[in-house]
Amino acid sequence: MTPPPQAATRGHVLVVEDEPALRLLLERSLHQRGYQVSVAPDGKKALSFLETTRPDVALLDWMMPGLSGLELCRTIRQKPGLRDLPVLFLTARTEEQDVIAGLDNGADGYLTKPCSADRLDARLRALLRRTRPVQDIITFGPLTLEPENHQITRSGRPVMLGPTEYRLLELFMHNPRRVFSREDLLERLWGPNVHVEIRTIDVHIRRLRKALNGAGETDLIRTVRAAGYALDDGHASPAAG
Amino acid sequence: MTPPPQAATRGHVLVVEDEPALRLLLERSLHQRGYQVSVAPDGKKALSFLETTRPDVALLDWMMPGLSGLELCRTIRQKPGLRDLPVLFLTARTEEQDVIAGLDNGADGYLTKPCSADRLDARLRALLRRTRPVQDIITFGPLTLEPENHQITRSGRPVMLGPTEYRLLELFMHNPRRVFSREDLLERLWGPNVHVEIRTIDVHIRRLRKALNGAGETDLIRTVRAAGYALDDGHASPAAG
DNA sequence: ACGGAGATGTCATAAATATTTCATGTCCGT
DNA sequence: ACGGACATGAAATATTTATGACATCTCCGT
Repeated sequence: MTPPPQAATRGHVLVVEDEPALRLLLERSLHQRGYQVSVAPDGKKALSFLETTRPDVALLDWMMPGLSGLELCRTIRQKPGLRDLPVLFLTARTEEQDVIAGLDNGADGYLTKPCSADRLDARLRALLRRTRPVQDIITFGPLTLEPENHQITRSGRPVMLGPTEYRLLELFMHNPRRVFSREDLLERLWGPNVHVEIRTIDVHIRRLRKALNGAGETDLIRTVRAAGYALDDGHASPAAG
Repeated sequence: MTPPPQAATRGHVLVVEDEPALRLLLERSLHQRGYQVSVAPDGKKALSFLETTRPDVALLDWMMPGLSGLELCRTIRQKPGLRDLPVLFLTARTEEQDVIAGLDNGADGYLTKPCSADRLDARLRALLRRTRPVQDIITFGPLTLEPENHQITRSGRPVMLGPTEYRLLELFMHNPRRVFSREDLLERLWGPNVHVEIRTIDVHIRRLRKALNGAGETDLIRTVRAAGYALDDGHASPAAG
């Protein structure tokens, strides 16, 4: 049998789309399929988002009020740090002609809407496979996380995680020792307005622990009562009475 | 007369809410969690407040008599000096659809009410993370408190505390040497309307001491007879008032 | 369309820890 | 020595977490 088909997080997509309904649809659809999704209603918001965050790919609506997709793309191509960000356009079929111009301006491809989630997914996958930047391998104690392969190892042994647990660990490893409240985790893993029972976090933490801690190994997840959880190596013995 | 009880504020929040009960609830809840809170009953008042003061984030009710939250937000976005003020909406679940439009008008997010204080807190924290620096490590004598990691050490050794003792020490470390009466402590750790035996404080102080003071170490908690307790290094003169 | 595999979100329940209250013993200042 | 204020240990409660089992759902190959 072949090792891990690992259907984990597949990349961070920024969706820039002015029409609320479609935006929501795209967000849901992509999130459903395991992408981390950020959305912006217009080019301006998108740019300010890109100031602080670097997604793996941007999905731009072609026609937008204000800064159009084309302009946004051009702007992106001018920013030194963003030059390599893959850009995919969403266009109406009638605009297909114009898009040729878009490709000249640095886009990496386009899709005509409406388009199936499958098609979009396939396109993104292809794009990400080709252009996803090489990210540094993160380590913490015996843990190693290779963003590129979505591969995690503990003391050399591969660790299999589901998508959610992967993102959880990823967040932890980017912020070692930091305590995240359950609310924080909900916010950062599920998004701002997703309603999920707060205790569901416990379950994912348990799954993460189970996968991470082999027999006899120390628990790398620290429970901070009344506060949350953190990735931590040395647990001291309790001193309280 | 009474010196201002002061711990480091986590940020300045402007709450704009027309319903008095909810407004008060929000104000208390946020204040309790360490935010500096300003309130306004309507959009007009809010704007005039913003003429002179610049909070870190605005929390707007969606439906309000007079200037609605949406209009207020739009107005804010038009004022040069306020353009960057993060705006968060409070909406009823039934209004959720409309809010998508709100996001197009410059909001940074929304919360559906009723929503737990925890959730609100998490949301605010996420917003403020962008504009406010990470919390600093506090030290006092041999003590170190890292809010980020929920970690306390004395002379390098980790100190394990329960939730209440942690908050107690946190308060003390924000106000070194200051004497807190038991009533003060009850008010600030338990909240305004909680009935707990006043002597319970003693028990928590004892546990804090026990955890803090290893064998042979000096007691860092000073008992001020008939007055309360304070965090204090052992060398302070016993001269009392 | 059908069935299996993998993921997720929820619960109910067991386990672990914390918090409060008490009953008593100590210490302090007068 | 006395009265009031503190310190302490232990028991009774209350809260918070950890777990195992499920019911759904989505994805995929047939």
